[in-house]
Amino acid sequence: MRVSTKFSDTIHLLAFISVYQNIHITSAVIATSINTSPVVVRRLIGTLKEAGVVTTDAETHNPIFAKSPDEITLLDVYLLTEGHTPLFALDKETNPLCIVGANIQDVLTGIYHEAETAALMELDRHTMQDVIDRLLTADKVKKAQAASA
Amino acid sequence: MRVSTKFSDTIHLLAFISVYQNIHITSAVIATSINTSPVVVRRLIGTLKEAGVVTTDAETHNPIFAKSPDEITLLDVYLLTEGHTPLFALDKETNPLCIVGANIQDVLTGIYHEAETAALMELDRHTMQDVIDRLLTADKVKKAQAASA
DNA sequence: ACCTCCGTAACTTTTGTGGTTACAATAATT
DNA sequence: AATTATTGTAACCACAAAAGTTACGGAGGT
Repeated sequence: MRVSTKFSDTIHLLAFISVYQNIHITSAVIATSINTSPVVVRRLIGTLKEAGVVTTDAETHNPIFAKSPDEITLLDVYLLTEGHTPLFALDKETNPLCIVGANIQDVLTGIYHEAETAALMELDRHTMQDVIDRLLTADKVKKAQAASA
Repeated sequence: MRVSTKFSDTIHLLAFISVYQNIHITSAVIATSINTSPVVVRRLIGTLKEAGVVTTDAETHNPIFAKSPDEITLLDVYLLTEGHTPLFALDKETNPLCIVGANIQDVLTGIYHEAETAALMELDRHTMQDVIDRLLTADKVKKAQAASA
């Protein structure tokens, strides 16, 4: 399937509004960075505002964090954007008249839940602040390398 | 777009050929249990044979395990069926002229890899034998409940 | 008043799925 | 040997989820 990039794009968006706080941010500017359309960006921001993660700055009218980037984990973002889609998909139409078909869904539900939880716990270990710090460090490294080349 | 059920269906198929070893198994019979078409089942079996997980029994001509269900983990099955699709999708078209766009892919690649690995390690903890055991237990429980009702 | 931008809705495009049809090759059954 | 059943593939179709596009009323700043 076309894999959803909403999760990645939303993290990108949040990092962007943090890094570029000092400029005038419009949905079009963010869209250029993500390489998508302004409408898509507005939709993502809509979700974030609805969830109380982002608000509008009274002075600049830029979108800004409504709570500290330290307090927003990637799990929070994931649940907002793709939380409705399970990481591992069950086949829900199995034949109930067969030992396997009748019970496989319950068995897999349990195992999938363990695996999914393990992944989501990892996401919860990283905050938006971590992501922003890593971005800025990666940028410094890249610029230093370019200068010494 | 449709969510892939290849992973779940392949586990189902493997459990089926183990549980119903004593009957004549055709792709049509398996398809009835999974509630799909025989061609889809043949495709799944094709992948399993190619990977050396399944072979054809010389006498019954049923598909059978080529190695012990103890030695096949759900991770093995996952990698065969959906291993090419990352659990968390990057957006690969971000703008390289922006601090965020230029570095977000590297940052997220690292974090996603940690999360994905955590999930896959869980899958690796479960073998096909585990799944079969759980199915048979679930079936016994269900039948006992039905009898006492 | 004008311009910019947002929020939303409706529609289109794209593309990974599974399902379907078809058929030659192989094997089992008579 | 002839017949029937089944497999392994290929080609094609239908579906649905996601993103992109178009459009436009409304809010706010100049």
